[in-house]
Amino acid sequence: MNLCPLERCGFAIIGFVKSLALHSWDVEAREAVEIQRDLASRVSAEDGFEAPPRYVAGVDISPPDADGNAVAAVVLLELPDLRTVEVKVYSGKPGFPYVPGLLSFRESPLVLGALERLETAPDVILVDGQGLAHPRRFGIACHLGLLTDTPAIGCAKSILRGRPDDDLDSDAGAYVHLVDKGEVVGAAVRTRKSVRPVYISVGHKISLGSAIEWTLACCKGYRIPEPTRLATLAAAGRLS
DNA sequence: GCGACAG
DNA sequence: ATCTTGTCGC
Repeated sequence: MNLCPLERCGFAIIGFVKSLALHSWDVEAREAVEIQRDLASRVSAEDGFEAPPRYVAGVDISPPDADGNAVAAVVLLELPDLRTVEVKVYSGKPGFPYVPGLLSFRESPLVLGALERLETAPDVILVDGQGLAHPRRFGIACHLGLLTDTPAIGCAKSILRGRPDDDLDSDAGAYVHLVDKGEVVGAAVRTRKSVRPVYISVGHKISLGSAIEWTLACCKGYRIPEPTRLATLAAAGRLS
């Protein structure tokens, strides 16, 4: 009955979770875990696009204010110059508490609300959180990538799961693998000299190597890549 | 049982 | 995520 707003700007939503995802995940933590286990097998870690992406969307959400309202923001940048093309926000009350490992059930409804306001479909989405570097290999970047059927990269500021493979060189662009239970689940990536690394992992329809490459291509002198950095500012109302 | 724990 | 100054190193 209702048209999926995401379809208007080129997204394809997986039907069986569409109504849940666009509103609130009215589920218990136990069900959420089962949903993750079920959806994890659908994630692709292979490059699903033709060479250099043009439009990169960064998404982030503000902490809830005193009334419990949070703001999700999406900033669309054009590579290679990182020119800002669109800034969209969507606010509401998160319908799920923050639980480590279940972040997407809290944040994805608001983020999707912001994404559906884009007029241009992104070639890749950069997400503030984990992708495969997650206990069930299904972090929020996988979740958003799968629901929008768009390549997605997890770019977290700290580790949820796994440990770095080795010592990390202090130069910009250096990276080491992030390993969990003997499996490479992501990478610690130095986005600028002598700052703490960010933790990159596959969200959907992209390889780890490409995820690292395009993340670095999105960096402009800050630790946090421009798409998510600007999305954080936009969600806080400090961009435009 | 204990520790670890994206935002 | 938030609360928080100055200080040290690149």
